[in-house]
Amino acid sequence: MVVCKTVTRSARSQTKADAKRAYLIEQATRCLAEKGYARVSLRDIARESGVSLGILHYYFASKEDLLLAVISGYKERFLRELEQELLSAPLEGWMDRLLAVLRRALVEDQAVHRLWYDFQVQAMYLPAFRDGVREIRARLFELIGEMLDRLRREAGLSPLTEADEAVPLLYSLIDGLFFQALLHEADDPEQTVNRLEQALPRMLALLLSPSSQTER
Amino acid sequence: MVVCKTVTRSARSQTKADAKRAYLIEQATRCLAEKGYARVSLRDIARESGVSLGILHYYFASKEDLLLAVISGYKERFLRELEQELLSAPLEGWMDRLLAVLRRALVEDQAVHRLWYDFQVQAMYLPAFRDGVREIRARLFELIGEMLDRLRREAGLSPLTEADEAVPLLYSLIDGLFFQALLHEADDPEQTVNRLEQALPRMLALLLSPSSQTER
DNA sequence: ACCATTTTTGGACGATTGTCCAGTTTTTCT
DNA sequence: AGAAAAACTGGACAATCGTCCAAAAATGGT
Repeated sequence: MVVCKTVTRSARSQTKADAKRAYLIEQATRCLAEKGYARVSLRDIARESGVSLGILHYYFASKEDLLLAVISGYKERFLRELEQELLSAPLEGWMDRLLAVLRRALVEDQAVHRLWYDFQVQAMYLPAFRDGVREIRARLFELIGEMLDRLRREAGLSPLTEADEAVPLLYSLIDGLFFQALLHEADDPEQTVNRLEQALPRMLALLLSPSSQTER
Repeated sequence: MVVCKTVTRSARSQTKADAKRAYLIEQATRCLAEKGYARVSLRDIARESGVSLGILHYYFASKEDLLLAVISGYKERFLRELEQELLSAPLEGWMDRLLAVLRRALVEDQAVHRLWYDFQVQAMYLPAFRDGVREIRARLFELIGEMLDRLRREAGLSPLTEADEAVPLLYSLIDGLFFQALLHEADDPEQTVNRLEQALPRMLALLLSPSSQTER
């Protein structure tokens, strides 16, 4: 009985604590997206969250801990949306859906994706950030790879791709255009979407062509 | 006479001061490349340069001033090398020379180029950094554009390109692969070079093909 | 040798940072 | 209601930051 009681209690408080944790992560993400990694402080986050400074250390062991949680939060949100829109959906009109997701990312979640590149750069310096960033990038790679497989299967081409470089190339192209849009064309995301709309089909035709396989 | 004397004196001291300025910029670049923008302090730079803290404020109005000078220094070095190797050289074997430059950048100047992406991200937050970063990127765009023109001219195709999207696409592809190499494959630059060696000719054939022009 | 200028020093300054904790309040269960 | 656990507060702390300055040292022209 004692066990059961303490379990239920700790379980309830756990869910409440998790909710608050999630709230703090959300607010921390807002602050980070606005000011950037180098210029955000725990006091900023606490003030913006309407809690005292000590709370942050009550829910997170350290500043680094909180930032790692922010990275994971970004991963969950963006990757889930992409996977649902591309993998768990019919192939019909996949390109339009992809462009819609990217457009929305550039318009509404611009600050968050700016933060994503900030995290990637920080991961080049801080080993603590490396794993989190690598995991997200790995899942983005997987997503592109599976999408390419679906397209190959539909086209009746080779069913499986082994060790060819289509995925990193596609990723670099999309990521590079995305980065550029955040840098120069923050107010004009349509230009980037147009570019992608124009370049992706050509790039795919190139990468799906059989010459890409016979090369090796 | 008086004018002449003061001129020569100020001119001499100017050159000496410029030399020391350049030295401090060089040392600051080393520190920044090692620790990153968010974690470097003026005391770090002063210690590493073997001078006292006040010196930095004697040669640079503020920390921001020094960092802007570091950005300009990067620009001068890397862009000059690229322009000399690509524009002021015969077309013969241009691809091999480009790959050699990129390989060396990934092997020897890895830390400096990591800093370059750090600066670009900071420019997303700090307006003061934006112009410096934009200027470098603009010159890189110009370089790619002029190189494309040379290739087009050699191929006997349309002599002039107007408002097509070849440049940003090429830039994004190269830049994205470069970024990825700095993130994941810091010890294996050959993989990135191989990818570029494989992708660039295809991409160029795609962008130089006449269908790219008839589109519009 | 002397003086004016430039260069350099070492430290003080106020502000800000992440971390931590002794208490207080609130919640939760018997 | 009362006790135990969780949640929260406000501030202290040592460290570090960019900035600034008075004074010493070095420099160079006359």
